[in-house]
Amino acid sequence: MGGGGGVGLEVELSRGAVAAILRMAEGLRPVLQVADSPRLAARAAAQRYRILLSDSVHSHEGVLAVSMNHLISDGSLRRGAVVRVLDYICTIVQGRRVIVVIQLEILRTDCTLIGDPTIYEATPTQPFCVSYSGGLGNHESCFLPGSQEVFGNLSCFSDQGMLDSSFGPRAEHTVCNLQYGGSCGSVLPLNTVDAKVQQLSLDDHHQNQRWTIKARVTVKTDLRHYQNARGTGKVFSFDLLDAKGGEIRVTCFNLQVDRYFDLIEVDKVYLISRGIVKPAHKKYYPLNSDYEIYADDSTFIEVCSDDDCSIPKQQYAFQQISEIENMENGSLVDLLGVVTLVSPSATITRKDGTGTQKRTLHLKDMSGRSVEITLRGKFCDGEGQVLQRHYDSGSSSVLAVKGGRISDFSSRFVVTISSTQLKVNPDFPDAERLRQWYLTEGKTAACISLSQEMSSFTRNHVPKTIAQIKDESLGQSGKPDVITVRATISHVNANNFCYPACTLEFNGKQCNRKVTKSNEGAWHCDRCVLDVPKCEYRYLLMCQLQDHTGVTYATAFQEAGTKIIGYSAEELFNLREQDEAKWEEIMLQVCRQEYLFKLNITEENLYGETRAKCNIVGVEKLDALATNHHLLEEMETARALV
DNA sequence: CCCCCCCC
Repeated sequence: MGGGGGVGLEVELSRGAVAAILRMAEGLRPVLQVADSPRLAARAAAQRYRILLSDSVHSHEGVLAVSMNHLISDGSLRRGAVVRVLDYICTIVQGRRVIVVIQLEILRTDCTLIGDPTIYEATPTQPFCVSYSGGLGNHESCFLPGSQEVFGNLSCFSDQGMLDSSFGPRAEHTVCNLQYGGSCGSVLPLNTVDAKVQQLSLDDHHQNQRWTIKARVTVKTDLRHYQNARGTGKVFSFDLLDAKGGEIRVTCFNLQVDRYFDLIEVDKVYLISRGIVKPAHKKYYPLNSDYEIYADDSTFIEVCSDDDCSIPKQQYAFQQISEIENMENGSLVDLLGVVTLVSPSATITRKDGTGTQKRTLHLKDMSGRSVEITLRGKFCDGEGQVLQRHYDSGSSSVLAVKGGRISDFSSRFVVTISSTQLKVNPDFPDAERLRQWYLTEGKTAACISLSQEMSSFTRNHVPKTIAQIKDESLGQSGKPDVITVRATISHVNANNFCYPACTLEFNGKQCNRKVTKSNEGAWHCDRCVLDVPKCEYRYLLMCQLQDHTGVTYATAFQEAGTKIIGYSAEELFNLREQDEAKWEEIMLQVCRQEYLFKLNITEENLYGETRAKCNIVGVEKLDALATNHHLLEEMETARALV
């Protein structure tokens, strides 16, 4: 690949980008084998995701062809430059070649020459872990008079330097396992707390532990009373952070509550010894230890007389928002971002019928992405209200989220759970840096929301052409196929774009079955066996999709229909009654658009003949993306040149 | 030994 005069660049791609490329290459089999691009395959296998990209014009072999014309022609890149991929799109051209268009952040333009490309050896990546202390961080170890042993002095990160590398080329796909593992990438051999506790739990079943933790309390729960089969009780817990980044939770019940609840204050440093050490239930444990401590009669906690300023107040392992799509659903994440939108608090009803509060924010960071954050419960009226006030007054807040939970609905978002911590306008350097970035450039910079962007939309996607739906008998293997196609809408069944739907509740959801006019001007639902005075018009939009390989029919229901048309079905229904010309215009506009569709293909029996039935379960307008980051324009140029 | 993460 990239022979002769092609401009070779070493580029680190995010895991998502490489996965997408490999999937596209898969789709090309047997025309092209993945092995045709040994470098790509090798890197991916080594989990390094570092590949060589070449200018498409000069590339005649291999899977990849990359358009970097603009960068090269304007002289901003030279051979050997170091760049980071901010965004990318992939497409298949002429049914056999994958084009990847990437949006690069140029980190260095004047690196030493790469020379002939060589395959990289996998080396550990550095995690993006940063801790912030209120004071100056000196790293003196502290031995305590009277305690047999002090532990909890091992760092998750080697001292300084991390801050600078935090937005460097490697940060984009670093994962810091602070939340789940005792170790942090491969930088940290062992966490002290873990190491010691592990030893203790192995050879000391009698709680005559000889350990003392010197640590700062980062968070403390309210006192809670409970009642269960064993009777009643009270409980509270607090989290500890030591000078080297070790974290562990201490839980106190009943008598221990009486002894320690008032003593424990957030931000204070304590010496803690003796107690029951148990493996933590990692699923709900946001700290980096594998263990937690239960205070018992032998536990001893005292305030440390000297506030050890080498222990930070809180420790974060910030991830870039752009990385969220690559992280596991349900995992916990720390984020630092500017709040760009605050929506009012709303009451939602849980499945069991009880009510609760939610409030959504948009958070944007220097990766150029934004993500929706859902605040729940106490956060709605607490930090949520503060953020709302700032937002209403036009000031931009920086928000640090510790331990937010990654969730998936129609796209990735982050939700607070009870152990999540929020800090509005935190006073550490990165927060100030972020604010400055936002005020000078970030505010106006093109921003791709995780809920809009293609890479999120196409997460785990299988890109196909329309011809492949028939050729490969998609949907007919007994289970549905989910694919993405890039196509225009060549025709819509405009006259029957919607149907009257039942608004009653059925199985905890809106019924949505088609209703028919009953005698008294009411609507009747056959499923609910009831008459209702009002119906709701919902989309059932038959679309003819077309790409360069053929046409197919696909149905868009409410969500996809709204996205395609830009009006709700109700609005469009009313519009047709009031202004038919306008309605017609809207319907016609749809047909010039190019979209990326996510199709769910199942089998359908029609007149004794089985055929594919396509439902549009996701849709992205492609010109919106183009105005965002010009990638598609690049794509067109590249297509034309191939 | 307690919560165990919610809504579209």
